[in-house]
Amino acid sequence: MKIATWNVNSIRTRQDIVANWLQQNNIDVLCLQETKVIDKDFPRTRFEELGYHVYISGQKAYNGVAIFSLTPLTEVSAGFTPIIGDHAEDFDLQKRVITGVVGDIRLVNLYVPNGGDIANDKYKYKLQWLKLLKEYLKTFQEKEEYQMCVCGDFNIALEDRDIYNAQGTEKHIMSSPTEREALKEVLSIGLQDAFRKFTSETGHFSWWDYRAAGFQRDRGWRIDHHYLTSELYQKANNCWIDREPRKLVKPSDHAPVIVEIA
Amino acid sequence: MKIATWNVNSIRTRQDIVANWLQQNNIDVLCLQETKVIDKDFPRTRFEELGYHVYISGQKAYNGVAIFSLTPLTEVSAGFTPIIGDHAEDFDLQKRVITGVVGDIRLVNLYVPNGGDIANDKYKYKLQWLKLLKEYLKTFQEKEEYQMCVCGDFNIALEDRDIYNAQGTEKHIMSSPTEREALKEVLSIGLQDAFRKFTSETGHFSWWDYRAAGFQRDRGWRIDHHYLTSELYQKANNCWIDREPRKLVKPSDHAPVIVEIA
DNA sequence: GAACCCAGTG
DNA sequence: CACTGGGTTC
Repeated sequence: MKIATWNVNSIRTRQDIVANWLQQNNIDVLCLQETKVIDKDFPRTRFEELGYHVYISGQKAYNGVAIFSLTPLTEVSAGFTPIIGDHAEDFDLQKRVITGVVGDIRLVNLYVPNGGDIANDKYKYKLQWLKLLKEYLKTFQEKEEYQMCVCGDFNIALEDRDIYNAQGTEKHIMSSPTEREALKEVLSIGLQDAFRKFTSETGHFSWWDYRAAGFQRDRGWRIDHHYLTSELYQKANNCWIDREPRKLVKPSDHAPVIVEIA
Repeated sequence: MKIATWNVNSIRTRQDIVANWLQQNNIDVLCLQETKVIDKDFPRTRFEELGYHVYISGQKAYNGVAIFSLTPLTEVSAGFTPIIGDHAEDFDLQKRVITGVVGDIRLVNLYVPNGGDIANDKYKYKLQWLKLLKEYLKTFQEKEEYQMCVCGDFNIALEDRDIYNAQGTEKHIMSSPTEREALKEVLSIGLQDAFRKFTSETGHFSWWDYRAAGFQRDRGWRIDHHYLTSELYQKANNCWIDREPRKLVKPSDHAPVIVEIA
């Protein structure tokens, strides 16, 4: 079973690229971020025609997440609130979380806030959001028996080997110590990085800035992840980044990442 | 000698279409309107590489005119003011006029104001502008011996046969009686419509609205013209509209019009 | 319907 | 650099 995650930076702009990619790769589940569209305008039939069940939680212009799955999902919900209650309401104004169950896997698809820069109010928002995320995931663990696959665009490179150049990481958004700690705190509930089960060296990235020819010069960051609970981590066969769609004309700035489960 | 006029609705968006068209047609002079770009950002080298001398008068976002010529132009100027003086200054804030001399022809390239609708202040502006245009053209006639070719997007269909459907022309911008009279007043200095020397019937248009499938249904207007002084009018061999570029993807809403002079 | 600008986000 | 939406023009 192949579960992919891909920040598409607008599903309407990228629908040809995504549809072609799905037809060329045997993907069971695709988790999308930054769909940037309200639900009524999501090009859902385009993907249903390819055999996928489509689950979406979008808003206008920003954020937005979706899951495409060949088999129907159960226990689908969007946002923190349905799981942890009303104190998360403010954070659900931005559509960044969608979840459902496939087989014995609780799939959680995330678009973690970027944070702007570390002197920004948005950075505080990111840290608070990660706190809620931990509460959210723990709630699932307490009330369910499913293994978990928590994937998406985390906007965090956990280690220096996840960045093309480790200079200045301390002050840089996506690599500063406080956000790295906040993410480790989330992972402490028992989640492991599927990609690092198979590949230890640097030079593997999932995002390259549009600016300054970032992709051509391979100035990338690995910020899109699959974090798995232990049983699922054991079953993972492979995990890789597909750079091909990043080479096309008008690409997303992110490449899809795929994990294969036995 | 072939002189073409073409409202390209942004030269930056249309540069491939225009360059290909120039390579496939032996055009000596091309008059462009709605270039929509300030002079420093005009893609001038693209057309110089095709052998053209490039003369431009542009502004940001709106209007803008240009002339491409295989032979250099002389006595080039932009706007009314250099010819008729400071009282036209306000009208030169919008870049709608450029002129130069090729051989024995004074070429005048115009982008006449659209006017919005007939109850609009912009309609008054259009009428005042046409008054200045007459003064401008007469000034050339008084101080020069050149024949004149006055061409461009006039935003006026002079007769009902120039419109796909003559219903409601009286109240419609581009065909209302007052603006038609204002244009006839300009032509009264001795200018004749090159296109009508060769073609009398209706069904020949140079502009089709992007909306409501205007081109597919051939709901067009003939608003792009070459007006010639009598000697030049005698020498005109042919005048036609090339609809081909209007069929391409992402076309201008106007088609080029070409006059051939013996 | 399709250009443009501008502001906001990444 | 590239997305979105909102305003404006034709």
